[in-house]
Amino acid sequence: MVSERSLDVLRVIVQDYVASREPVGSKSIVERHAFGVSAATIRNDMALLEEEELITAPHTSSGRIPTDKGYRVFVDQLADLRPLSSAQRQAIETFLGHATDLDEVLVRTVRLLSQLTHQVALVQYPSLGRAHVRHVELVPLSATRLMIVLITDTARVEQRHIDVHGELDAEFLGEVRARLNTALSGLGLADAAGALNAFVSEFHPSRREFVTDIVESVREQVAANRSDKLVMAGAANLALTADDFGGSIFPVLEAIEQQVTLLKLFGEMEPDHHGLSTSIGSENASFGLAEASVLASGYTSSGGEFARLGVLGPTRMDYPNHMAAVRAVARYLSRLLGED
Amino acid sequence: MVSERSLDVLRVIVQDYVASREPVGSKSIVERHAFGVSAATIRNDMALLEEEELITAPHTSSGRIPTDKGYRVFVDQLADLRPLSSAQRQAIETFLGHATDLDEVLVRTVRLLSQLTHQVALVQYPSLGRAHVRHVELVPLSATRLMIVLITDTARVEQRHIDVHGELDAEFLGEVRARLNTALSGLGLADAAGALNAFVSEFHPSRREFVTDIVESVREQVAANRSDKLVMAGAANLALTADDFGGSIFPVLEAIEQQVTLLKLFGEMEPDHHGLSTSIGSENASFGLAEASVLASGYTSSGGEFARLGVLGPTRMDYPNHMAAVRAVARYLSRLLGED
DNA sequence: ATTGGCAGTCCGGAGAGTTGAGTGCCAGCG
DNA sequence: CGCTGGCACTCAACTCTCCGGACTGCCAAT
Repeated sequence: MVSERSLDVLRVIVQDYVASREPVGSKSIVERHAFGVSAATIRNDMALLEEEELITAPHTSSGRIPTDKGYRVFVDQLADLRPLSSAQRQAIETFLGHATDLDEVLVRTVRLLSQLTHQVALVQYPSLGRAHVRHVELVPLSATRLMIVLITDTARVEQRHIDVHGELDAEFLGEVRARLNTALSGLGLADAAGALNAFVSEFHPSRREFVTDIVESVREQVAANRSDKLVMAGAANLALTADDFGGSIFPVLEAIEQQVTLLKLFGEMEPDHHGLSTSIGSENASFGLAEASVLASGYTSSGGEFARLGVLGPTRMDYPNHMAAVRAVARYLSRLLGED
Repeated sequence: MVSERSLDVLRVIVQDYVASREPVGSKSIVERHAFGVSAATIRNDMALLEEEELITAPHTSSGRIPTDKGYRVFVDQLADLRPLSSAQRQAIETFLGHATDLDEVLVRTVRLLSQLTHQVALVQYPSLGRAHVRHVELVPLSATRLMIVLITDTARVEQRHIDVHGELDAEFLGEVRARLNTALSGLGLADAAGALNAFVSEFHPSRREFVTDIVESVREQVAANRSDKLVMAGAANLALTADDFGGSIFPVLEAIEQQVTLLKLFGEMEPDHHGLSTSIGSENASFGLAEASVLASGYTSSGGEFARLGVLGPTRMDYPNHMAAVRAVARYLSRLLGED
């Protein structure tokens, strides 16, 4: 059984170690914190914590550092999210205040978050969710090449290029465009996919191959989910905390660049009662990020679309502050995107 | 005066140093290369090269390494671009073979280039150049918010959001959309800007404020130049060559993330007779990249649009191979985008 | 349960000695 | 005049040792 005071000791070990980067000894604990007991007593508590594998000693007779399990207990039980400073709150306001479109909002958000935390910040694009088709445009690029643009009412534009069978005929293309818009305009994306099924048969059989090419591309765009895309900022911060990553930040940089790894990780994270998700150190081992932690929060945009944002950094990071920053930014972003 | 053989010595010093990461001594030169002279003679040549500041000794009595000036001479006079291996050529074909749209072509290109060179690869978006307006779409997002989408015939889609003065009126919006398309469709971007000037006055004065909002946004999009955007890949490679960057890759990562620095650098680079531009080490000092080199080549897309692509890496990089790779990829990309 | 004391452990830095790669110079040779 | 072999010299890097300091673990006393 771990006593109340032992957990207090764990808390200060995490705090001091995060702040100083150095193993924490019993003596420095009694010096810097008013525990009202002697160093020997602290040592007894530390022995308990070590037995529970919450802390460990890098070498015999040196201070202790938290284990991943220790960080986990700290985050779950001991960390009070510190409210942001007023300067930070103001930074959020001014940074996200005037934005022109979704792309820019997300870019600004991710920069803001990386500046607040000095870590790598990540924002996932919201899924298309309950968007409705607003307009479909067909643009011939050459004799056999066609660009198809799908515009929805939730400020998204999807584009795709295809090679069509046969020559492009401007007049007929105009007809297809008009009919396509009539058929799809205003439909939710799910309904649009259904409407496309019946669409091809409206045309003369000799034209069907051509129309099918187009419909298939539109169908893909309707089904495409932009939430498989991330915006990222603050990679340079990794260079500053390089020694926390076992020497090489290569795997981390690679994971960031691949995106797919992080998207999977985002997808598997379960939010706690604060709406925050945390994944610490070895919990990320299967993603090749055993020395990193990820803090994430969901956010919503108009239409109830849901996506995630968060920060990634070394296991030894300032959890209370960063969790507060992630939560605050997520809330602000939800408000900004919701009030459209 | 620097003799012929001295330059040969410089060449092998650069080659060996790049390959081994270690200062090159006179003895290892005669061992590994058939110079037909003794080590003492090589030493005399090295003394000459040192006088010309083409090589330097990290400490008294250790091998020599090239100076930035030495690399410059090597690149300008001594490097033969090695043709790519057939495997590499094939990689280009298969990698860029089937691409759906411009965004994806550029993403694939930059990944390809980073894999070929194991450096950071960069591709600049082509400027809008001689594109023509294809379609303008106005999409109401809320009572006072409007999305404006500009589609050109060169496979670009620009979007922007604005807050309009007053309430959105669907019918009137339709009228503006129709008239805008009539006025602009088919015009070159330069002409479109002119046509917009006369556009507002066609409307009833009470509507002008509203129309002006829209026109101003369209004007911005017409004027917007996408060539101020970069695609990037291979940042993880920096971690592998970290010690070539004086310990910290922070400034390099930051420059990559800021983009603007690199765009300025790209803009100032002058191509040599091969169409390749090189900027070596201290030549980049004003960009905070004094320990990095950039190799770039221009490429063109349909309509004669011009942009750059290249790689960024440590000063001590494999110039002949990387220059060949950059040139090959640039040529292939030009062909791919030109034949649309 | 807590404490002071004490012996033991181990890291890390300082200093000294050694090695080895490599240079600079010089006198001699073709 | 260029090239060569030889030789003395330099200096980084490595190893070894030593010592101080920061801790811990344990124990007997409170």
